[in-house]
Amino acid sequence: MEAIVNRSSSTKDRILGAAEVLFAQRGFEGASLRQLTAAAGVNLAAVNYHFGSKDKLVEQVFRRRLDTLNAQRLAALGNARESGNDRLEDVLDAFIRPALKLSHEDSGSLFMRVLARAFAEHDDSLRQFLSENYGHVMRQFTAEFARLLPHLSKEELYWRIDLVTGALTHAMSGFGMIQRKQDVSEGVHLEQTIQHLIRFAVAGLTHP
Amino acid sequence: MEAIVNRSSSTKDRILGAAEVLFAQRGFEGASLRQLTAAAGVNLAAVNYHFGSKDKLVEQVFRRRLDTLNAQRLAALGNARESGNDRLEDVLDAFIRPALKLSHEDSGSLFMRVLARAFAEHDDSLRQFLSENYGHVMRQFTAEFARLLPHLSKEELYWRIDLVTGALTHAMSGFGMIQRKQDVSEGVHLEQTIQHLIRFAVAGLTHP
DNA sequence: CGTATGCTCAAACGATCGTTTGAACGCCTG
DNA sequence: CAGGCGTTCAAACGATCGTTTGAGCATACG
Repeated sequence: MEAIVNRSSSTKDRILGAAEVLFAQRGFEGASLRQLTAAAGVNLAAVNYHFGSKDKLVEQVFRRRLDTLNAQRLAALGNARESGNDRLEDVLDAFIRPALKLSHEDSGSLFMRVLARAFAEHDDSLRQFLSENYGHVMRQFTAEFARLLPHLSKEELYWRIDLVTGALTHAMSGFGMIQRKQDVSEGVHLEQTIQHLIRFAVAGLTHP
Repeated sequence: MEAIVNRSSSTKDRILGAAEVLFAQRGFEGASLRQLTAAAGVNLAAVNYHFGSKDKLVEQVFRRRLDTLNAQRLAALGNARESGNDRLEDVLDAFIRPALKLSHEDSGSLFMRVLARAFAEHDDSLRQFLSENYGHVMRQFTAEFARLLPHLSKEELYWRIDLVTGALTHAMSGFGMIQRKQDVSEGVHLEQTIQHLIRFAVAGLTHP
């Protein structure tokens, strides 16, 4: 396998980059450390030296992206509340925009695939890791939705959030037929996509 | 590993049943033939004898459920068109009801997890198999949606179908927090869930 | 200069993977 | 009863997995 990452970056970063690509393509079990280290252009033993084990590497792949992603989400939610722009659209924007911006970066879309895989694989230790480290973000947004949709029962609200989450996960990981249009700039396309998802989510959350 | 299936059924059926369970729990690569045959209470070599290979077994696991599921979907769609009940709600009912009925059967919900995994794993041969064998169903429903939502551009329509599909896949595979209520009968719960999903899908597809 | 320290390397470890093999089994048919 | 056939069985195959090892290398510090 050919090296696919920048030779000038550090060994740790090259491993993380190659891991993100291969985990997205072949899954956590499907991507072997031999494929991974070959793609990163490092020695096989480097993963266990720098990360301890393959499982720890998986966690670091998530941490590298999710730490900043969820910090941005909470910051955007805080800004919305402070400035009084805390309609449903604004809360959804705070949730969706950071994720979509990431997925439009160089290899960010691959990470979204990795994240979708983590949903599909009901691996308990991985779910526990995600819940422990980032569960408070989802809880905070859920509380905000409950405040903005007071007429919905708790059960009804969970239903709708669950469906919206599924739609966003599915869309952002690029499963479907949606392709980026050729004749618009990156910034315009990103903004159009965000408005698309927000309008869809609003419709799903607010319908009678 | 303990046997988890009815000892009285045939070897082939016992393998298919155990495969569905283990593929849902551990994924296609994560479930080994040794775990699988042990759970089915059959010899290790039985899989290769009856199915040829592990990949062929995966295909048969899909076939056993999807053949009848998609036949029911097309039949329901045909009935709706004949009887004139072909509003958006009716088309969605034809699509959703057979899947939800399956997911409420004994081990049908496990199959829905398997199906969601197939979405997440971007395995080309598996996607090709599903597209070749069941792509015409999705195409027929898409055409029906296009007829009922003529004001939407093709791009817009695909967007919305994609989001709705993601929501349904996510919900039916039981990823989220949704649990069945204890105090209602099975039939009532099924009907409530169907109406839930249909209303959500209608809102997402028709919003301005 | 001598020697720690951090890192990389080839090689090997035991375990587990999907698959194949050839003998043994149960059962029906002639 | 004899023989063919479909099926099951324990055992082994080579390949690949994650991980460990110990030597070798470079750089920094006394």
